[in-house]
Amino acid sequence: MEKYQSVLSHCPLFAGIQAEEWQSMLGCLDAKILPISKGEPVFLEGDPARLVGVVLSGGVQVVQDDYYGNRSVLSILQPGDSFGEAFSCAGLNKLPVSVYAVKDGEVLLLDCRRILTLCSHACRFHSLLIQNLLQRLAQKNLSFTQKVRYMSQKTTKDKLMTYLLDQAKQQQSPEFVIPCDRQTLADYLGVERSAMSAELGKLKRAGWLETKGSWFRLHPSGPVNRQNEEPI
Amino acid sequence: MEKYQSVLSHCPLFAGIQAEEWQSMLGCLDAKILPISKGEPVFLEGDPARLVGVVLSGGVQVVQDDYYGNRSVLSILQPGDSFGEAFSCAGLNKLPVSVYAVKDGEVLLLDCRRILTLCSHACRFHSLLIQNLLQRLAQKNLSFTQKVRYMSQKTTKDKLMTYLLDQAKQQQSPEFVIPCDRQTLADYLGVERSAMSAELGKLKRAGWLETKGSWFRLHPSGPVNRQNEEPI
DNA sequence: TCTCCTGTGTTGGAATTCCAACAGAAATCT
DNA sequence: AGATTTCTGTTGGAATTCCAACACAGGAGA
Repeated sequence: MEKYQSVLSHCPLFAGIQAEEWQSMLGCLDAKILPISKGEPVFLEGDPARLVGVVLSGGVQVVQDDYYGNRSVLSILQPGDSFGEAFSCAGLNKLPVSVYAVKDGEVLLLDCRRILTLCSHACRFHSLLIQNLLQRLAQKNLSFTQKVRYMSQKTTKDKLMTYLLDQAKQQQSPEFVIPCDRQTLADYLGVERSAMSAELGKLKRAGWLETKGSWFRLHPSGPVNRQNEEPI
Repeated sequence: MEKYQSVLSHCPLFAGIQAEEWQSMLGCLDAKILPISKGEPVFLEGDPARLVGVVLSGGVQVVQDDYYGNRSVLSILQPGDSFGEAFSCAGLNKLPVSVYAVKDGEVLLLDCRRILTLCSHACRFHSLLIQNLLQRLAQKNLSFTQKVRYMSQKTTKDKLMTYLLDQAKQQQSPEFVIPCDRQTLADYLGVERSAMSAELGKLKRAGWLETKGSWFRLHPSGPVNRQNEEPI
């Protein structure tokens, strides 16, 4: 369990919990560790909505798939992030979304009712956990507000640029790495991957940004025409 | 204050609070009543994100406007609904959204910090309020999940039908009333009003639904060709 | 009753997206 | 290293949306 201390200590859900309390806390919450492997589901739509997950290593994404197989990515989660709180706290029986691993790793599974219900030991961390949970739910609302802002833009280019500018602001640098590949980004923004790729190509050629894989550098003050050479 | 008892008693944020506690609770929370009039802002983007609002009468909508004046409706709120919790609980300084009245009425304004911080009187209702707040934040997450699902549909028709089917399910009847006009619905679903109207017309003519103003009746089992008369 | 105003439906051309298909680059596996 | 698979960018025609403009209905108010 010690190998996860650095992750857990930076996890917003456990903020303020002392190192020596973890052992008893995780026991009290009936925490389980689940290995996850790339591409495999962690939760599937329709599963009971009782568990809360915390990404320990690797990465997961929360998705909604429709009849036609179109995938909508709701959130992209990295180590320290938690998922599923909203559904269990709202008292849903079944999950309306699925969660898939996008990278091998491990998640911590907790029973949400053990967080909300004070246990017989009246553990000190319960009220702290509830405060953190509240904070985390508010934070998730903000994430959705942002996502909706991206999706509300009219064109693919506007959705993309609104997202990238937000990323630059969040990471406090015009140079940054996004947490996903092109397909996932497209599914998150609600656009066609190929159309998005085309827009990226245009923006690149026009000198507004550079990108390679998940790395980006924006030139928000204006195009740098370094790459603007003769088109073939 | 008595005239709002029926609203307050059904407000999820105040669930479980006894009638005789309201007076002292509202005092302790430093609650204020604000009259609102149709079309006027309640909060504006950039305002301090400290207050939580509860709709007492009338209605409000939470919106994001962009540079070009395109409006995105985040949520449509009716008496008993609360707004702004997420931003204050997440500790934002400034509101990233605006709130407008869509109908004359009144809202109750509370200081969120007074809910989260236990007061010196150790009022009984504090822990209850925090529980309710948590529940409400989780519920809002669900609302966003639904909204994203509508917006993720490919076509205007799919967005519209996904929304209407959800409404029918929520109101447990194929016949229901939506809480807004066409323009607001379009801004909520992220589509053009005129395109949406056109789709509504097609669906009506094909016998999939009937509608008049905010009233709808779905025929999910298949078209009823009552109205399918000779096109002019 | 008449007028004004708001809300809704309709239309047509311009702009954008969707979709399928393909090619090259990059990563992974053996 | 070589083979295989995944990821990314590109392209072109079909489908859809966007936008502005207009017509009409119904309600509010004079």
